[in-house]
Amino acid sequence: MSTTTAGATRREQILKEAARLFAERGFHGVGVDEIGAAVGISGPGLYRHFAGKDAMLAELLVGISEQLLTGGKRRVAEVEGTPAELLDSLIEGHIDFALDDRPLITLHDRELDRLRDSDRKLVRQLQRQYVELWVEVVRKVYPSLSEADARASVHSVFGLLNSTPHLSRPGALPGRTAMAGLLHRMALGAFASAAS
Amino acid sequence: MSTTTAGATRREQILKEAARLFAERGFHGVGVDEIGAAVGISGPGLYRHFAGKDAMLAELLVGISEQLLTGGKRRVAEVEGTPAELLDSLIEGHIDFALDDRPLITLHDRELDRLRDSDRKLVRQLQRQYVELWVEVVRKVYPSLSEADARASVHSVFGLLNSTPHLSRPGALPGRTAMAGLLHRMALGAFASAAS
DNA sequence: CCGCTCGGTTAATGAGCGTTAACCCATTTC
DNA sequence: GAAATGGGTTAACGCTCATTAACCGAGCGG
Repeated sequence: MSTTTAGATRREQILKEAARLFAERGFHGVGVDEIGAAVGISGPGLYRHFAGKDAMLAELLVGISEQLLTGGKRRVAEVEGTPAELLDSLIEGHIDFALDDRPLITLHDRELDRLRDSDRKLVRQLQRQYVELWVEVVRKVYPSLSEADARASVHSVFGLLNSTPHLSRPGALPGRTAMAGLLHRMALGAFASAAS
Repeated sequence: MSTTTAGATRREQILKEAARLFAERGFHGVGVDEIGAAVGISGPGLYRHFAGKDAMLAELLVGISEQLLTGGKRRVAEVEGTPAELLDSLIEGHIDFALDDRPLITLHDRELDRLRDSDRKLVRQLQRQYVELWVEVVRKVYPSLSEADARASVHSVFGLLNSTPHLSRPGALPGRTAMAGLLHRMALGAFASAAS
């Protein structure tokens, strides 16, 4: 048994491919046979690793939400400096995630409703905590912002940062680091202008 | 026959409800019986008005893209003033659309791949024209922006403006006019910061 | 009043797909 | 070296669901 050995266990491999496929064609749009084929096994072999198709989606969405939240919490705890620097750090973390895990980011706000009630509630709660974490920081940087405006602006900046997956065109856009810089600047500018 | 009479023909009624349902649960997630039920007829009665489920989605997506593009073109043609004022007008138009037709905006970037090849190509082309229209205006306002950066920033601002549908919470956010103002300011700020 | 078309209805069809059953081989464990 | 177990396989089941068939009543033009 090599389950706990190292990097890419079969389970993780499946999750990765499932994420990609779900993001490309939607949860209902991709069959279990396709997911199997993507990892070299076929069809029902997946059931040795997951209880069902729903379970894969659930694990993906819960995983993303947890990763985002713990990453944010870590930054809040570790960054010592002005609130503005903390906000910088949050933005940077979110951009890294959006650029490196596009499929997951896409899933994150597209397929939430396909979850069982309990899972959906869990994911929603994690998402809400993540938003609130940002809201607090934003309000420290821009005290003039009302709570409602701060929350709305955070959602909007998420929309901005998460927009990268939609850019599928090959050459016509900046490279990874340039893109990260651009997104960072735009997010900061958006927050600054939100507090008119 | 009252097809060309006035406002809410049965066809339009169906399209409206279909848009809502597709946005809520995804194209594959909603059955044809549900759509029928939403307008008071049941199941296959829809086939007196549409060739099939796909045709409804196609008509919706093509309609949105056309509406956005022609609205943008109209503004470009009508607005006389500085490029900055034109950009203001484009932003305002897009915000109105995002706030008033949430389901359509959601569909617009979620369900594109479920279309027949020809329809998808058409929608993509319309979307591209709309983006290019913005890119030109943005570059006039901020000549320092490279074409690639301008395009990326336009996509990102679309992400920002289209983020409203995700805000389903009832009380915790600003009212319609306040929200419009906030989004407008943020979009402008984002563009300004994109041109560092 | 006949007949056509418009907009419905319910029942049947047929494909796709998630899931389960039954079976199998390789590797490890005692 | 037998037995258990992990990770596959293919075939079958059953349900959902888009689409089609067959039928029907209401207006309306002639």
